[in-house]
Amino acid sequence: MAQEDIYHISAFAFKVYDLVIRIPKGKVSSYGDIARALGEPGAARAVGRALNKNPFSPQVPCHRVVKSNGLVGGFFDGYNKKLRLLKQEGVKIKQNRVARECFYGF
DNA sequence: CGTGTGACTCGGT
DNA sequence: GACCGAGCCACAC
Repeated sequence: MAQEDIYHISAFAFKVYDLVIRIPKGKVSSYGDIARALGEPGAARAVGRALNKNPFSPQVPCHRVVKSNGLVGGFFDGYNKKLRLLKQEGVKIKQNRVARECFYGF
């Protein structure tokens, strides 16, 4: 895709964004799940790194991506607010943790 | 071009 | 359940 070149991101990372924005409202996903959905079960780290770069900052709802165990990663401070937002969207939060039933299966 | 690090994950202890 | 080590991909040095 041409957009990758524009933003200097790998096709891999681009797929990550594409997948993340596809996560339905009220659902979340984990780095590993996204990596698996991309056909690279071991690329969870790359997925996280890609989101960290995140040239689409507000466009890509990175707050919908959490750890596999449901725990939220140690992101920047503002993430706590996003948890609140997720809860508002219908995602069940258990003390900084996302309910397993709210995970979106690709 | 080799090494180390990271918003990760898994399996074994 | 917690800790530890190995494996995975992308990137900075």
